[in-house]
Amino acid sequence: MIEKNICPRFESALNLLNKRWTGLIIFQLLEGPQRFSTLEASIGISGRVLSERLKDLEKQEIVKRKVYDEIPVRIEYTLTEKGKALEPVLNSIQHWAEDWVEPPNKVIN
Amino acid sequence: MIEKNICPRFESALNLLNKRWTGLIIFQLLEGPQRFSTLEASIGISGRVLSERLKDLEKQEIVKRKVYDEIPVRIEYTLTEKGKALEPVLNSIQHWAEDWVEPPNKVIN
DNA sequence: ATACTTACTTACATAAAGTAACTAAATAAT
DNA sequence: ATTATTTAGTTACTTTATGTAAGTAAGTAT
Repeated sequence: MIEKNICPRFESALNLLNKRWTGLIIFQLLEGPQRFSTLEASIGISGRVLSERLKDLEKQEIVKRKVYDEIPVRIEYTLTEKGKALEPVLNSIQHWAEDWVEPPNKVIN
Repeated sequence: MIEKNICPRFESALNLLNKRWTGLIIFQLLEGPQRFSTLEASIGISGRVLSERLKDLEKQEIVKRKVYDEIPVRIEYTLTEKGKALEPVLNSIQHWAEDWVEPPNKVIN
């Protein structure tokens, strides 16, 4: 009989990226701190789900929520070290996409 | 006004991985061809969704379905070149997981 | 004849995501 | 002064995705 033999840490990492939007949120935040509404508009996610995801990412210590006590208050989301460490992952996805997505428009060599 | 400025190829690559199970299916297939029931058991996915995902991955030319005309017939799923090219992506996720998931059990240096 | 395996599919239930409207505090426009 | 707009969300409701369980067709094993 065959059973699960997948490393649970790897699985949990995959579960992160396989939630819709998470990859894009991290990708955007790699470019620097962003506000809620900027993220919402730039990745085309609904406020409802963005709010949900950010809370989730905060809980996992991938994203940090910073409140700037200005008037009006400004809230910015940034990546933690753990979050920034995902850059190579996103880069490798980007690299694969360049090589393999939409090959009809790509001339090889 | 802020608008979407994300590379559509990158987005489509992310959409691949952010469907539940896709990452695990590819990860398993990186170890070699597998049959339906083996995949089902080893990653703990339901037949319904596995069937759906495999069709999807076939359409995207990431997975190939091979029918061996034995008695009884044997069907194996393998990765195409495009699929195998995802290995570095899965590796980078694994690497990140080793460094950052469950740090309580990891002593740094 | 009955039970089991493989590679699925179908029907139905639950969970996740999308949509739209709403809130509260502040600012800007009429 | 009243109305509109922005920000950072929340709430209620709908649609889509996933899970669960049972069924199927062809073959094997007992």
